[in-house]
Amino acid sequence: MTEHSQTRWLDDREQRIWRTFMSASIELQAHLDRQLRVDAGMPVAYYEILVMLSEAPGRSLRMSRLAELCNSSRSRLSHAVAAMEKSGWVSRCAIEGDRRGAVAKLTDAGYEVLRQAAPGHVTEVRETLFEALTEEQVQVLGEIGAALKARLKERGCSRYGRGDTC
Amino acid sequence: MTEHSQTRWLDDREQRIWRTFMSASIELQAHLDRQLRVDAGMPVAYYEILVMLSEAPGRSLRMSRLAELCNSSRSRLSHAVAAMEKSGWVSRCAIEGDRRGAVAKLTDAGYEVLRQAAPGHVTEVRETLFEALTEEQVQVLGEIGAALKARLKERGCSRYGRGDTC
DNA sequence: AACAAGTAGTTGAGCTCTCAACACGGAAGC
DNA sequence: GCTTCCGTGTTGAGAGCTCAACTACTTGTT
Repeated sequence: MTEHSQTRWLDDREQRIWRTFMSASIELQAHLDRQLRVDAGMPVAYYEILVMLSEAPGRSLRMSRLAELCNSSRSRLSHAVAAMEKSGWVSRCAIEGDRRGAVAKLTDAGYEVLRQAAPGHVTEVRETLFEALTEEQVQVLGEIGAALKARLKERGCSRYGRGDTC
Repeated sequence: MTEHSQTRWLDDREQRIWRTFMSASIELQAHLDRQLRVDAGMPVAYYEILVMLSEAPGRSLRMSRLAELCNSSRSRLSHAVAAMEKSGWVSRCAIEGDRRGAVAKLTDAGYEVLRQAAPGHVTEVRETLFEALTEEQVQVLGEIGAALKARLKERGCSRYGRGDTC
């Protein structure tokens, strides 16, 4: 793609940085997803759900809150929890005071599965991310993440917001 | 998850950085994907394929080479090209000298679709990524991307390599 | 009280991705 | 020449995701 309007294109350096970053983060996600599928039989998205539940008081959270914490649409979470309910890792029940609501609760079996899966996953994160970077890079990575999230939040929902969450 | 073995867990700071980074990059990808679906009727993965083809000599590439360039498995690429062939954006034909091979070629219609899609996508990348970061952060981001890719390459295919590409 | 508007969660259809299996041609050994 | 192994690309099944539509409940307005 070349110039043909008032669009401000990316120069070579920007393009290189952009592509490198995207491909690295996609590969990293794919790598971690594969590791969890092989070793724990679940995609990384499900792992995140289990983690959030395990850290919550009573090991349970309202669906909408859980969706926020997992960067998930309500719909995706609903499907995911339904699948994990079938596996016996999570159970759903009604909430008091709001008859629309539902809470997801981590079962003992789910906790056990998570306990088995966690060491391998954390080790993989450490070895592929933290050990690959210098201390300064790690620091800046945190700042970059925060800046990007802030940026997306501020302008995100206006034009291309998730039909579900926004 | 708490301690219970010799696993070296992430401390609070590492955990915060890790989650912020992952959630930012997932949200960014989702944002760009939605933008392209809405404005150009294609997922970002398809857009990448069209871009790679458009930059190649003869606007065509061998499937396996195209898969590398797009960080895609052969299988995924095959499905994607099949779908885009139906849309008339890409055509496939045999390659000379190796009767196993196949080349994908960007059609004129495909080029036109890409030409329409590119400005919106690039603008979105600029506004959500480059304009959100300082010059120094952009620089470091490039270095981080390169370091992660190198790390994944060096150890990736050994244990959790893609069954297809590796 | 009644109605409109907003919120919570689910569902089904269609799409994309992953994985494993397959078909087939090329390259290397003997 | 034959066999064995590797590389290339496709296919089908099944899993997971997105989107839009829908139900059911709550909140705000008049």
